[in-house]
Amino acid sequence: MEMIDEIDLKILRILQVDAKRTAKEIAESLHMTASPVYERIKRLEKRGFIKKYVALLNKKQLGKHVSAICMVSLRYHNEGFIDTFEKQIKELKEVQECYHMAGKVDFFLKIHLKSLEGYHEFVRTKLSKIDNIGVLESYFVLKEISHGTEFDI
Amino acid sequence: MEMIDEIDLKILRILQVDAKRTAKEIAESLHMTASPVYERIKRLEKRGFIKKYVALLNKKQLGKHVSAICMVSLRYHNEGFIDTFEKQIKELKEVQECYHMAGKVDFFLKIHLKSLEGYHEFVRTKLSKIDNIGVLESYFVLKEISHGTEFDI
DNA sequence: GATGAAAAATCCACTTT
DNA sequence: AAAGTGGATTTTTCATC
Repeated sequence: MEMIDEIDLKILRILQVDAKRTAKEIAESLHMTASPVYERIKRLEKRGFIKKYVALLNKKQLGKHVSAICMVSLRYHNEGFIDTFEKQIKELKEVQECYHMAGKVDFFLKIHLKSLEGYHEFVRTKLSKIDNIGVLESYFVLKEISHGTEFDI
Repeated sequence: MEMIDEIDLKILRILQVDAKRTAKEIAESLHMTASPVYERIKRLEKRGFIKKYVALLNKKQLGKHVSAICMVSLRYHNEGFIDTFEKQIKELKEVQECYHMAGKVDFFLKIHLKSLEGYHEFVRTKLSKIDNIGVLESYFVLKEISHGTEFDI
């Protein structure tokens, strides 16, 4: 796989902030014409640098008033138990993100729900059904200081 | 502000997974024509349900091999100290996300860097310069089980 | 990387239901 | 009030230089 150059990086920096910018607009800000920029974008997509394009929604407006970060430690750590846990977590649509961590905590989960009561119900009826969970600690988001999807490239 | 209907929700569900779907394609899957779908999308943008469109990049391919979640507790919790901390954190481009939490930990940070050594440097030269930090605990991501941007709507 | 042209999508005014 | 029609404009896409 060949390397990426500074022009590609500039294109990526623009698109990860605003995917609606057209090849033509990007070309202008780079003092180029639309075609090479278009070809570069297609190449960046094909080579996997751009994974996908998504719309970011306003979660408050859509009724998700509570965000929580949940730290989970498993009781048993055999391969099978970890795989099972991962599969079960992926089924839960409330869990937007899940990371397997190094250290005394096994997993971090980011969860969005409509209310604290909804969170209670979620833990009661779904998380608690996953029976290999040893320790479960919930932290609630008071304020999102920053929550971008961009990387510093 | 008026309510959103089931058609709007369907449009949002599609766009938060794939923002490149055209109004025409979405219209087909909803058994409509392009115009009303187009108008609905514009309205959803205008009313703020859609915040923005972004390209999601492949961080590994772009050299971000280490992700960490950092738990920070402040030493002093006066209004001024918290505001200052928030401002200082926002300046750090390595910090992709930062949440002010309820509970014994004040902030969660999500940080991406190119290596463990880079993380060491980041903590040494940047985080440690923020002098109201009382406790700092770092957890490293071993595996991303799921890391979507979608909400369950 | 640029040019130019065909195909497709966006965008908007207008009509219909 | 919301969906359809049609058409001008812009963008995407691709062949060629």
